[in-house]
Order: sequence, then C-alpha cells, then structure tokens
Amino acid sequence: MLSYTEENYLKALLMLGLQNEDKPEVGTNDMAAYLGVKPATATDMLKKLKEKDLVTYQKYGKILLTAIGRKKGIAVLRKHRLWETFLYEKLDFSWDEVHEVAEQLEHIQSEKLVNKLEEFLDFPEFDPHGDPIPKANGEIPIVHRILLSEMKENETCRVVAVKDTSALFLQYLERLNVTIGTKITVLEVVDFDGSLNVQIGNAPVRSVSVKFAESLFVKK
Amino acid sequence: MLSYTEENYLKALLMLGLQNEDKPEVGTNDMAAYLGVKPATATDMLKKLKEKDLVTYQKYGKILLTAIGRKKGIAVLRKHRLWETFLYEKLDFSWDEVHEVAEQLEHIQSEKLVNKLEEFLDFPEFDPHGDPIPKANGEIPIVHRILLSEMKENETCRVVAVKDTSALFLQYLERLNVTIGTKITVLEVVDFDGSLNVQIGNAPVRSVSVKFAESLFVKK
DNA sequence: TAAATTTGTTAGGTTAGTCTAACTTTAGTA
DNA sequence: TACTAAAGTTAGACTAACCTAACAAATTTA
Ligand SMILES: [Mn+2]
Ligand SMILES: [Mn+2]
Ligand SMILES: [Mn+2]
Ligand SMILES: [Mn+2]
Repeated sequence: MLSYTEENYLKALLMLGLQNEDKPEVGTNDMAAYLGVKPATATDMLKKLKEKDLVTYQKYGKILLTAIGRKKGIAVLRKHRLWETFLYEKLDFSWDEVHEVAEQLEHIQSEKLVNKLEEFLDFPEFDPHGDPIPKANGEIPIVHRILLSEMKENETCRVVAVKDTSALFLQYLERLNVTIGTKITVLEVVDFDGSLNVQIGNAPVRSVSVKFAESLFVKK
Repeated sequence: MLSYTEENYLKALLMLGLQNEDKPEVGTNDMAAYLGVKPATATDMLKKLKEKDLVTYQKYGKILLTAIGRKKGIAVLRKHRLWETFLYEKLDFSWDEVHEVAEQLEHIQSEKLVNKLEEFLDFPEFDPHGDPIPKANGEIPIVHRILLSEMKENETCRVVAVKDTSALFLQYLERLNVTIGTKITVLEVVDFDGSLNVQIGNAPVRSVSVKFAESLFVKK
C-alpha cells in the first residue's frame, strides 16, 4: 500500500516524464519543484521509492519509473482526471476549480469506486482540460496535438487541451471565450516578439502573447 | 485547518456522545477503542485538541466537545453520510460497502464540493443505513426511533435504520430481505432468551436473537 | 582545462501520530 | 473504609515526511 505522499511522487515523476516526450528521465530538482518540496526531501523519498522498486536511479543519476511505479502513477492520474470530469460534468465546477479538489480525491483507495465512477461518467476519454484519461488497463490514449505557438500563418486549428491549468490562465481563456473545441485562425506571426494575431471563433481579430500561444494545445 | 486524524477524533467523540443520549461525555478508552488506537495515543491527541479548543477536559476527567469541536465533527459526519448516499444511489454500491470508502471521502476539503454533492443527490435526509444527514447549518434532524428489542408482543413496526453497520450484519439483513422500510410484526417475545418470533414482510414467521433485535432501529 | 554554476546528497533536526511499559488516579466491591 | 480492578496518564521510542545548512559531483562557460 502506498501512502498519499508516495502516490504524489509517482504521479509527479510520470507527469514530468510525459512532458519530455521521448526522454522520460527526470531530475531531483524538477521533481521537488513540481511537488513544492525541497530537493533534499525529494532525495530522501527517492531512496524509499527505490527500495520499494518503484523507480530506478543511482546517486547523481537520472530517475526513471519502473514498470510497477509507472503503473501506480498512471492509476493515480486516472483517478485524478476521472474526478475532474465528475466535478465538471456532474457538480457544475468550473474548469479552474476542479484540479485542487481532484488533487485530494485522486488518493481515495477503492478499485470499485474508480471503475464505477468511470461507468457513471459514461467512459469519458478526456478530462475538462482536454487531457486523455488513462484506461483501467493502464493505457494512456496518445493524442496528437501541437502548441498554438507552432502554427504557421493562415493556418486554422481547434483547441484540444490546455497546457497550463492554472486558474489564472483558465479564467483568462473564459474571458476570451476559448474552450475545448474553439476554432482559432492564425493570421499573422509578429517577428518582433513572436506574438500572434488570431481570430478566435467569430470574435474580432486580436493579439495573443507567446506565453499564451505556448499554453494551448491545438489540432490542425 | 484540521488534519485527517484530528477529524477522525472529533467525529468519534461526536458519535460516541450521540449514542449516550443525554450524556455526551466520553472516556479515553471508549474513544481509543472506537478509533482502533491505544489509550495512550488518545490521551496525547486529547491534549492537542484541548490546546486547540476543540474539547474541554481535564486529567482523569470526562471529555466533552466544545461548540467548535462539535461543529467540525458534524461537518465530517455530514460528508460521510452524503458520500455514502452518493455511492449507494449513484454508483450501485451495496449498503455494506459504502462505509469503508466514505471513511476516506469524508476528509476531502471543499465546502463547495459537499454542498454541490448534496444538491446533486437532491438533498437526501437519510443515508443508506437510515441515519439522518446533518444539514449545512450543522443541524442534525432528530429521528424518533426505538430498537426492535424494545417492541412488545403483537406490535408492528417498520425498519428505519440499522444500529450495527458491520458488513456481517448488513449482509445477513439482505438475506432476510430486510431493508429500510421493511414491515416487522413481533408475534412473541420468548422469556427464556429474549429472542423474538417475528414476521418480516410476508415471509414465514421466524425467530431472531436479542443481538439481532438490538441492532435494528424501528418506528411503530 | 580550470573556474564557476547548477544539480544533487548528506547530516542533523522537527513534528505528527503511533506504540509499549510503567505508573497514577478513580471507581467498584468486600 | 480499605482493597482491587478499571480507567487514564506519562515516559521514552519509532516512523514518515518535511526542513536547513553544509558539502560533493556534474555540467557549463570562459
Ligand atoms: Mn495529490
Ligand atoms: Mn486536468
Ligand atoms: Mn475517517
Ligand atoms: Mn452510514
């Protein structure tokens, strides 16, 4: 049985690994930063996780989840995203509110609960932020998506997910009427600062920053 | 902010207090037994709860929740019973399965969640075991009910709640087709051992033990 | 390649929650 | 009332998860 804390470390390792595509190795500092603890604390926990065969690593080396560690991490992520979907779909939470509560709910221990929940939600494929929900067998659907910042001039795309899930960004998106599925056309990429002139839905053309464009996942 | 553990102690104190009707005082040993810890541990925690003004007590004296402590305890109980109802009503859990999971869910921290959940469930008054669900304002509806063992010969009643919520008892009730609302007629009280000859619904007359009769709440 | 910077580890300490064993107080019984 | 049994407390110890400060290794950069 894993503790609440151990689960958080495994999920963190998984998430950080998923970010860097082909290189799922992660460093102590990244991990600590992600979890809001000090590097020393992360090192301690790493030793414990290694002892339990949940990660492989050696002093000053990179960290890699073992098959078991990865499986456990995925189970937590699955619960996280299912709960987010529940809160959003059934309890009228807004997409910037779900994360904090799901962060707690993801640790509830009950196979039956998570599977019944999934059924109750009608086997959703994506969470409110557009991220794929891992299946009961541990499979994470691969979604082909790119950042808005990677789009070229005169290309059109649809928003499929948010990379930054901070309340600040999500609330800003709401103000701009951007949700999953919104159509965006890139009219111009400004050389000076990389900002984009875009048309969002049918709204008047406007400019968005690089930071903005690097926080949205889209699909052509 | 209360820890998971502190919440469990407050709920335990509340529950034990509610059991003894007019005397809501509780002893260290009862508390420890209820929570599955040693008396020494309960004493330690008591000091902390006193420090935080959640209980009043002095060495070797009885324990009493303060107004604040009681309120916090009720909030946990409210969440517990709402979650049990959710699991039972929406996710098809059986009434002997809900408790264990609710024991974890009751600690999720989110005012909004509990109130939205209540709304989603259509403001239920009772949990799957027939126990009243505290209101958002902290009020616990008082339900007038007696034990089946207190019934006299030739009286008829309906089951309104279970006192013993162990899986063993609940599964036994299912086998006998007893649920909340089932009609029971006491035909005879056997002097020898206090057992009752009862008719449950339309089933053939059968005998139930004192232990059984003391585990069911009914209403005439 | 040597110095400077970044990254990661170790040592030692804290707090919450638990335990056992020994002790003290209170309550019940003779 | 005195004695015994039950109830409750204290002392000392342990583990998990965290920290700070000092140090060591690896990487970058000049
Ligand atoms: Mn978490
Ligand atoms: Mn999400
Ligand atoms: Mn609990
Ligand atoms: Mn219940």
